[in-house]
Amino acid sequence: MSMEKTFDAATAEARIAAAWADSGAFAAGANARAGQPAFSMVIPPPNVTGSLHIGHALNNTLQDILARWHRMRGFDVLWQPGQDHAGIATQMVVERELAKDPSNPTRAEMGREEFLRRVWDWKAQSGGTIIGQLKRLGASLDWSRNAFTMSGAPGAPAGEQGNFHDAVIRVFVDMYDKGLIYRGKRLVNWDPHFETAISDLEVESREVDGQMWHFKYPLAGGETYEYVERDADGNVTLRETRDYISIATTRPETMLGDGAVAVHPDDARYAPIVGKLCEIPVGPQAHRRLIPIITDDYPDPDFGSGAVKITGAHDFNDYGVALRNGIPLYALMDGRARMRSDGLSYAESAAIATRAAAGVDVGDVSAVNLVPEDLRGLDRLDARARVVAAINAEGLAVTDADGNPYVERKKIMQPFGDRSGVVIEPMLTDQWFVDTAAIVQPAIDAVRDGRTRILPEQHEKVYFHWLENIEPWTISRQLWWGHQIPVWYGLNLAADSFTDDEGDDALSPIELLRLLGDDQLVKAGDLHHAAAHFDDLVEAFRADIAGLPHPLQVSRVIEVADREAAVDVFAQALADYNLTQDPTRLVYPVWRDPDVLDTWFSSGLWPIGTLGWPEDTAELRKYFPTDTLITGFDIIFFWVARMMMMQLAVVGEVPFRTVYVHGLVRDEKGAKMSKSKGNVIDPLELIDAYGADALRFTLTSMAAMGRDPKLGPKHVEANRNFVTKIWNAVRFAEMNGVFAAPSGQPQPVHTVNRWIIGETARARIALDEALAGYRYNEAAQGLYGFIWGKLCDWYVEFAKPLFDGEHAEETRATMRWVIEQAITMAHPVMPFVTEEIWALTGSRDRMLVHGDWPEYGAELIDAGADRQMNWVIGLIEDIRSARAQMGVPVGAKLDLIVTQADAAAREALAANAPLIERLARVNAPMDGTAGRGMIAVAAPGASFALPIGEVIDASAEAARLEKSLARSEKDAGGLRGRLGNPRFVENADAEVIEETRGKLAALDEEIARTRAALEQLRAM
RNA sequence: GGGCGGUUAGCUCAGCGGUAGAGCACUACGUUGACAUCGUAGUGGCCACUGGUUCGAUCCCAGUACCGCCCA
Repeated sequence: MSMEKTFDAATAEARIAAAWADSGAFAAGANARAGQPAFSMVIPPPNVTGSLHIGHALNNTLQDILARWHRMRGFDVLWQPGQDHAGIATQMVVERELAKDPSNPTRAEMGREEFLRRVWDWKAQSGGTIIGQLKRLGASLDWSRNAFTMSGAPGAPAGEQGNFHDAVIRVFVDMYDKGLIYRGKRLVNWDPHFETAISDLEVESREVDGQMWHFKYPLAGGETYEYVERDADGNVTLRETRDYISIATTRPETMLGDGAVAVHPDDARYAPIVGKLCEIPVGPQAHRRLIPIITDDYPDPDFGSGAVKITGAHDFNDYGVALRNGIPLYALMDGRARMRSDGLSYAESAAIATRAAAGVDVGDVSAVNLVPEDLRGLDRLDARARVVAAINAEGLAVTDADGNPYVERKKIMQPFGDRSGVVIEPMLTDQWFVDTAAIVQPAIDAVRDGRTRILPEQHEKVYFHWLENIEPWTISRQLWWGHQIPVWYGLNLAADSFTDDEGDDALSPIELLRLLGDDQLVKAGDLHHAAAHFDDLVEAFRADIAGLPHPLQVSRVIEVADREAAVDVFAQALADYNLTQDPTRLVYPVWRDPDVLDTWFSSGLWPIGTLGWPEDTAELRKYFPTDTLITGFDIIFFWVARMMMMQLAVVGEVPFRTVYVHGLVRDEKGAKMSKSKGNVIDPLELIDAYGADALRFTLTSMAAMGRDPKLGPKHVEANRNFVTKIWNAVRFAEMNGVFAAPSGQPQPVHTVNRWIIGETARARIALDEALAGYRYNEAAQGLYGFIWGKLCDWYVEFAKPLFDGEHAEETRATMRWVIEQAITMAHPVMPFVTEEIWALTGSRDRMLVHGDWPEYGAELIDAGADRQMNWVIGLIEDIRSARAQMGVPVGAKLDLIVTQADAAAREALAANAPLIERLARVNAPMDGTAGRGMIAVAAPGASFALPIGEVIDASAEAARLEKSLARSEKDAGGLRGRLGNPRFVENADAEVIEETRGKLAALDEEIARTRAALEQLRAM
């Protein structure tokens, strides 16, 4: 066998990956040793629409290192793979696919069931992209257990029958029953593109160019007041009589829905008019609305005019003010963020709003539509332009010095949907919420008391900060792709619209007609119940109607499509009954909530859901709680905090012991990678160019805790060179018959071999410590330093002469062992090249993926061999350095004259002479004295002279020695100063003092030797 | 505005109480039993600034400046 000059990653990787897959090397429990504990991780599930980006590469490399490391140590390892159904993203992708062919029906045209079938088709075809890509990275996930957050959902095709859906529904129903999930009309972030609510985390704020308009809200009845402005010292800077209050807004169209104007209670400028009414300067003149001027802490007196219009249904801050002050919430927009055209006429609406402003309780205002008829149906931006034009025309804009309407151009923060990219509208809608405040405490406690730790620690602060200020979680989404909310609604017939006049518990024809007439049914409220299946809640609805008059109370509960259908069906049934008096005709129709759950609600159950919960599976018992979660900081709230809350709420245990949060991979300049900047690095391209091992090693070496890796192709190239270096060291060994030597741990006698065995042990100790502490960069640096810096740079070079001598056999055996140890230790980081070397260098009963992780430690370190080899290395380096500085040709072989040496030095010289001769390019050491034409080299316990010829430049040699002397003396001076300080000697640790004395002694010796050499030189 | 970080060699970053390290880049030399995807030697640092704690500070504390990120 002979090895190629370089490792051919492209062909080897595919072959090796196939071998791992075929042998089931990554299956849960593979290579587990009896008695070893379990070690489990769940992959942060990539989106089913996703493809591998550099962040995945980092994330999965770090996990894979832990998985492989534990597997080689005999742990019962499960690294659980899977994907997330990504509600909005997937629905968007499939709709876009459909739209490519104009002959396709739209989503609305094909209907829910058909659309979902198409999504599953798409998933079957394209949903596995990232799995193949993770395999290319070498990720040792147990692919046979691949999970999916929508598995087992109704309509799931063959192959998707897992039970994740059961887990999600079960949890929803449980939490609903415990009152942890509730329905409410609240202001939510509404995505007008997808026409769905989204959670606050799915909104990103961006600074955009905006405009701020300033308008006058005239006081009711033409009232006036003294408006006074003062500077910081209280001096009056402006005093005028006003008949209006000035309001600044970036969204004039929302003025239509204003319910009040608020000022700060301490704002003296407006104190005279608090409690009075003012007029909204928009809408038909005949129906101008009046709204109260109220006080609230929210307005900032220093911002704008200090007075804020309150539009509770369209702004989160205003919403808070409105709730605190009982201001009605008037909705102005529809789901596509156009001005509403439903509900009451403007005239009727304005009348109701006017009553409300006067303090009358007007009840539910959802039918109140304060959009004037001429603006109804307009896009909000068109409406804005019309509103502004009307106000300007009326002269109610605040004007600048030239009399033009005053419009500030300024940067404003605007919310955008992270998926759709459109401006998010705060929208008042009925949604489902998780009462996060009720389940957050256990998640906080678990981290506080250390049951789960978050690394690096600084992220714990972020975690606490977020959890301690947690908002209710909007979990309903107006989408089709997702877990449909398991809630059914029924008409609330017990509402006051329906009364049993006679109190005889029987339905009289009059009562029946009243129920049918006057839109009573349409207006009836809803009841709702949650259950995993429709059949499970029939009883609950029966109980609801049990109090109704006969024979309604015996109606059959049936499921219909929606509320409209329910009204129709119920009315029809009543009509039938009226004709036939046959009570079996009576039905009580219920309909299911059409919305689905937020994808994060399901991925929040990932740890238990992937292990088979709610079934009590063996995997759940063995692998839960999982050990480590590795993830990016960007989803610490989205995912980590929610998993903590949900697992604790559902099964009462933390989902993982350790959360390791890694950074965001940036480009080499430190910029965030983004498509628009064009600086995205494709991990697959890097793998193609340099191999997966090089990429993995690079990412690992950059994974310093709390830092963002900055990655460029240069770095990967450098580490590809490291792969090549390893390969060639092995190639050298192979060419020298190393792998024909006996295997197993050798017991050599030569110091070189004893030394490298100790260095191997040191590397193993450092590596395990680094990995145990999640210090990946240290692990990588340790491997690099050991393999390149010790094994290749020194041991291989030392071995060359030994292969010809009496220690040849033990050297071969030692090199074999050291190389096998090195590739074993490097395997978790660089699995491909190490597996390949493993296969090429012996006939093995197991693949390296199931190799035995070394357990030896400091007992393999031979202090004497260490000392001797470090002396030899130091001497070689000093000779090389002296030669280079004196311009001795590299090829020239010099005599090595020992002018003085103590016993230890003589022993080291004698034992390692061939090594020194070869690496320092000198002849066998011989005793003698320094003379003309020689350069001097000092080593601990010895002095040397190397004749470099008659033409030596004595002044150059003197300069070299002086420079070295100066450096040593400077160092020695520092040490002496420290030791001379009595307070140092009194206070410092004994160890430190001893160490310092030792260093000084060594330096002093070196100084003495160098000085002696210098004197000799001068004497000649 | 609030919170969390960062500032160390030309670049990218380690180190985090005993007066500094790596990789890349750079310079010179080099076909010495694997490796030029390499080897050997070298250049390069008031460890942002100002105070404090300490026998001793790049490291701990406080402040300043600048740069990020997250949340308003």
